[in-house]
Amino acid sequence: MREEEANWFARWEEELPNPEELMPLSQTLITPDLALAFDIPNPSGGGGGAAANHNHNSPTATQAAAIPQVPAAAAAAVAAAAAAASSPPPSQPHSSEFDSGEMGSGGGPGDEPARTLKRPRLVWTPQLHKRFVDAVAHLGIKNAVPKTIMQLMSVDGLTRENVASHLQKYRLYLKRMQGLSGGGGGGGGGGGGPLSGADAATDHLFASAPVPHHFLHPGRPAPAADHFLPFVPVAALQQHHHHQQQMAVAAVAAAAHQQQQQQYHHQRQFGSPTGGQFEHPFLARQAQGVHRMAAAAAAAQVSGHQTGYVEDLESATGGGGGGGGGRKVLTLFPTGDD
DNA sequence: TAATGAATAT
DNA sequence: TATATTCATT
Repeated sequence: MREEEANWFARWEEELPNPEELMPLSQTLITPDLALAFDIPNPSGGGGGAAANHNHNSPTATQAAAIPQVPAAAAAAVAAAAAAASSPPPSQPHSSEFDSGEMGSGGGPGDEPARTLKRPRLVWTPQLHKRFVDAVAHLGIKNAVPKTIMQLMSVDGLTRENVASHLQKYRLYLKRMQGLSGGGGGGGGGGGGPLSGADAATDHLFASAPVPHHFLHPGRPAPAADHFLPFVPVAALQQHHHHQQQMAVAAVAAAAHQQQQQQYHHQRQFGSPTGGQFEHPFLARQAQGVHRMAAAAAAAQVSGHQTGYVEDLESATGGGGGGGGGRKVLTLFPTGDD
């Protein structure tokens, strides 16, 4: 049972579809609705192709605590520049251009700092974390490395570093859990001692996503995904409905944003705190990743038509703490409506 | 080289 | 505190 996972994983890579098929992912990420929700005046343009996460700024630290004001155009420009400078995959149909409407001249700081602009901090909403956990669960702790996780999540705009950072924290969380339940630690390691303080906040976030039991019980074969979702990265799905699912992080964040507002008046996921203009939450990026995806899995998914990640994302809100829930307030994309 | 994981910075 | 960024290994 569980061991099959190994095989599955082995085949996984080979079964992956051509990058071309996944390409559509890097198109526009924000739907009109979302744009409206965020007060984004000019959602068009966004896309951009693979944006490199390379942010090479001067070594001299240009990081002034925070640069809240980031014109969307600037962000797009950054993406373009980065992509061009780095290595633009020619195979991809860059349909969307980076040239958004307003560019530097407008009055704002927009000018050229575009190159040095930094994307807003990613906010790990329960929805995002859920995807993260799912990805890790399906990969297995052993194989769960930032790059792979990122690819599986298929969240546009998510960078490897975003995932790495979160993964680091998640691992600590798991370790803590183990320590708590396992009790003794045995020897070991010295590891981080059991922080009595724990973090309510942290626990909350992680609590929103069920931690696979095998995570805490190393040594036991993972249940694999045989009984759960065949794993259909959004990228794969997009082949069929290419449109509303692109939102990715932005969408998730947006949705979460609204919902959270009702429940926990959270801060905005992205956007300018100053209340000024909203910039693009993300630049497309995943283009370079995800080679071939599990076509078979996709097929299965389609047939099963109910296993998607997406669903999880949609319903994630529900229950609040424990889980459950079933109300889909978010709508990444209509499942079965089309 | 590029990616990872841990440490560190903001 | 949460996330980003840097750094040493691999």
